[in-house]
Amino acid sequence: MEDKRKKDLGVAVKKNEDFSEWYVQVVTRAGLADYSPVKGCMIIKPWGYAIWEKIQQYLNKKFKEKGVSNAYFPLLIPKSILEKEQEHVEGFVPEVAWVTRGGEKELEEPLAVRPTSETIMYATFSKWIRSHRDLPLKINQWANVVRWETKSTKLFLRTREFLWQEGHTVHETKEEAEVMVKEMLDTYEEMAKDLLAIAVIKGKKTDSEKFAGADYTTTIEGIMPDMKALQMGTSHMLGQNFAKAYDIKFLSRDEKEQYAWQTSWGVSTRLIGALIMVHGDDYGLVLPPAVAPVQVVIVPIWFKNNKEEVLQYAKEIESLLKDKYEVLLDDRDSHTPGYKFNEWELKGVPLRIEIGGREAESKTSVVFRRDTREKVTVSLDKLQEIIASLLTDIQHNLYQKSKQFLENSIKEVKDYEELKEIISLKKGAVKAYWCGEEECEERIKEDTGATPRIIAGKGKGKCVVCGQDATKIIIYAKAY
RNA sequence: GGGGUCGUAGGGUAGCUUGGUCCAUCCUACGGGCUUUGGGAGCCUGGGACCCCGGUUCAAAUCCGGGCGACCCCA
Repeated sequence: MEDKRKKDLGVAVKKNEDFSEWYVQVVTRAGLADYSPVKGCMIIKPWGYAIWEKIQQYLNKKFKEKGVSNAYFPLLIPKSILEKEQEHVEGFVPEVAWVTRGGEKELEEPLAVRPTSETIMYATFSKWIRSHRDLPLKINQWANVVRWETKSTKLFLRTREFLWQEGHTVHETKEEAEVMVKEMLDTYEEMAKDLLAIAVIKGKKTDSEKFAGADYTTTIEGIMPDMKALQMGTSHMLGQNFAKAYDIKFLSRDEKEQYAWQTSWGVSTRLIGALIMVHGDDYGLVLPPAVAPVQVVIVPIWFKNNKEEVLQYAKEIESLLKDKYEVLLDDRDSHTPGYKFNEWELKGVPLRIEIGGREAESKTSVVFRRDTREKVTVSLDKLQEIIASLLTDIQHNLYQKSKQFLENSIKEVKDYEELKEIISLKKGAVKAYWCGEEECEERIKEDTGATPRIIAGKGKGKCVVCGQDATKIIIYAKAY
């Protein structure tokens, strides 16, 4: 039994026994991604990229609804442009990769490979914007960015190059920009729920964790099974910081020259890492139907004497479903049904329909659901209805499990000792009061490695570190 | 940033301590053929590897130095 798992198909370790190894195996064996010759740069394989495309489709629709247009800005940013906003520079320069030569010649001015595109975009926006009539400006781009990580890298979660979308908006007023920041964060939360079936915590970051150059940063974060937090999306209020550095000014309705208010927001291929960790099991990936590139796979099971008949019935079922769902009829003759079962389970396809002589005869089919691994026999006239309800149920079930896990893993603590114990024993993330002093944040980081993930709320209490009066409630966890 | 483990075919490994028996072991995957298909089929047959650079030596997968890469733990 066990040696089967050493083959290419299957995961050789259990999720709760060796989580890191399990993760690597799911990523590589389910065909999501692979290592490349350059440290920290990953190859996204078709199955992984198909998931990314589902995320793109979902978000593009949402962006359009909010009046956001896609555009594309260059990969390379002149040093002088990158370095205009002081805080931003300090935050990003330690991990910028530079192009210093073109062919045989040293460049006169080094070019940064974008770590994010605020600078190049805003240098351009300043030329586009003259009047309040040019506002709001809402631009998104799908792109790759490079951040030269020196720490260890991990497929999807921390890579030197990754794919993302970055939205950048410019507004007349502070209020309007703040609404935008909130709307985008809400959109990300919705996406996590409706598409990825992942429950997240949502809120503002502390100053020590905010985006370099922003007034403040909001975020959605998930708690992974190893109790580390994963930042899954951010939405930044940039205030007028960049507008001042890049000279984005406009004539307002009352004919005064003003600096514009800006936001930026993004999610990356990291989301795929979250999907894997949150839903995967000992058999491999488990995909929520909404984000699955294939929602229903049909596996025919034929013998020499009934191949035509079985295949014909399988095609009938395929045509019954393919208008509404992503359906794949796996009619490869090179693999046995058992092989296909295992392969599609590894890849996380939500539903499998098994069609053999028996089903063709009786006009039924066997439907297997990936999340619970249960099988039911369904008659042909009920099939569409059952498929619809199963897909809905799987999406719902996965989200509920994620929500339950999130709720259970956030622990309110009485004192600092308990905080240290929970973090060090990986029993959860910690919810506690904070006085607002960076010293206390720093102390937690030094003692436990945990950092403040979000400001979860307000109230009256005592700081878990120093015991002083505190009004902010923070969720602390180690982070990816 | 610090510490540890490791690198042999697409994947997993044996060999390394004590250099020669290794034009490198086995399983799996892959090509061809026959046959099979209700949970990873079988038989026959074929092709495929010592991370890179340098050193020691008559001789290096094995020893030494450097590099690159992966994984784990800690910060």
